[in-house]
Amino acid sequence: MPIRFFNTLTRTKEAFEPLEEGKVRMYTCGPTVYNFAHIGNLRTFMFEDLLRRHLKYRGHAIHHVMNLTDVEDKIIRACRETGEPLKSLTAKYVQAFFEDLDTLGIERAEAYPAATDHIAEMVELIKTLREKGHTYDVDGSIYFKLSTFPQYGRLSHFDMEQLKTGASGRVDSDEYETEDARDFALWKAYVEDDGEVYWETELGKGRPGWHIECSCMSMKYLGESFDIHCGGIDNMFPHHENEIAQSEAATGRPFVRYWLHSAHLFVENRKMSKSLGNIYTLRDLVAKGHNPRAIRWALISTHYRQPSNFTFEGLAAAQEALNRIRDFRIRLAEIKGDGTDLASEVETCERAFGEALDDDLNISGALAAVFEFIRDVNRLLEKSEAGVAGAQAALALLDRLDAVTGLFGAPEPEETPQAILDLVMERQQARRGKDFKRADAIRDQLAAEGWILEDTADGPRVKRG
RNA sequence: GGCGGCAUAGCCAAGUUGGUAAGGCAGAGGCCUGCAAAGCCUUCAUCCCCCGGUUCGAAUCCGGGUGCCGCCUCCA
Repeated sequence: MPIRFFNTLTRTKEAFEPLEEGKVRMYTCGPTVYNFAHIGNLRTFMFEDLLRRHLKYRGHAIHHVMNLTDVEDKIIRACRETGEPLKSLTAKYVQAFFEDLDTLGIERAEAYPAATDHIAEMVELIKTLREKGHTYDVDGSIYFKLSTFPQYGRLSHFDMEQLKTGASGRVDSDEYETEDARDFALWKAYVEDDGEVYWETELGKGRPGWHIECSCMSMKYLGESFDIHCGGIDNMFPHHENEIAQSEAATGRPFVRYWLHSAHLFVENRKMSKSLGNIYTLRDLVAKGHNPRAIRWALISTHYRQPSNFTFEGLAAAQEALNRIRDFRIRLAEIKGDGTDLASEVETCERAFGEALDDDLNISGALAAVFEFIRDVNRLLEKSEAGVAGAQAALALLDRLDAVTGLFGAPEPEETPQAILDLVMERQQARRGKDFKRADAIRDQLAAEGWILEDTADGPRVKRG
């Protein structure tokens, strides 16, 4: 079975075949660095991480580019309001962005080009569009003339006529200085509100429009045609539609083969909004004591095209699921002696896992395969039928699947403090003396300090609660 | 007004070339244990928003209806 993705362009699942066999070129719309990323942003980055990891798992070499939007209306407004220069403002949030990626265990892309490092390339692209008759100027700004690109709307399946007449009256054409309300800016002429943010170029004094950076940087690093382009569903229109128009009008070649869009994240059944005060950043959640890996689980465990609802109840359930995996790993690591090598269980699990993800990244099916494996192996462990070889095979499997999901790896090793070990020892002595009252009191004390004590056939075991 | 999506157990969530409802969390009973914990076993939707239809058979197809949501304007 080939890998299949739901392509927004065709609205169907299609077998995935990269342009160059064994090598995947993908571009994902990155953060606008004027703020900390919220968990909705991170959900999309998480989906893209799963996508690249699964493609790697299936043996593809990945060339993944994610842009950093570091000049744009909202950033400029933030500069104006805070008095902070553009560069220092964006540098701060670029750093925060990478910290968040690390916290969640999101793999790094191969390149993170920043818009402000590519002004010259954008100017060239706009010049090309101008030479080919796709632009017009108004007061020093340059616009893309949509009427020269009749294929517009193919991705979002909007009809040009509808866009013109529709919009429920919310588009007031008087606000626009364009010839047609649908036309968008490639280059914005300098205005006083832009402050220090401008470039003196052949196109005049000003700054690039938002859409041009993605056309420019994706084609620079991945070629005029490449395999996959991702982003949040809200970017489908107009951003990605505009990217297609700019790129294909300039090159005359098909821009992107597979478009993948992720659905939005809700918080406790509500859309995130400032007025509801439910815009969570990763840092908020970590500061409240939530385990980053549980957050990762919560954000990744709903299929990417399905709207997902982030709740604290769900986060707790994610932590429980993670605990089950952790305990399974502990149990495997303690196995001694001979027994089955678990070859058939490992094979069954890995096949089901892989096939689920091959089917448009069906994460639910993949997770189910792992839990079925855990139950099957625990059953054998219960009957003492698994041996060291089997345990090693099972742990190796979890490590392989962890490379795809970042959910099944060994937790950070944690030293048990000597004081805790002393208490465990003292309890053992109490138990040997049948002083169960004392033993239970010590166990309660350990629990109060966050340590769970379990008595096993091989003696006591302590772990973090 | 136009375009599009979703509705499956207490919660989360798979499942459409139709064939008799994955998995996780929570809950109940049991085994194990000094007692626990972990693990295992059993149990937890005669039914998949509602009403019709097609079919030997539909959560999956068709028609109608209800509810929720998104996009059409910056937005992951």
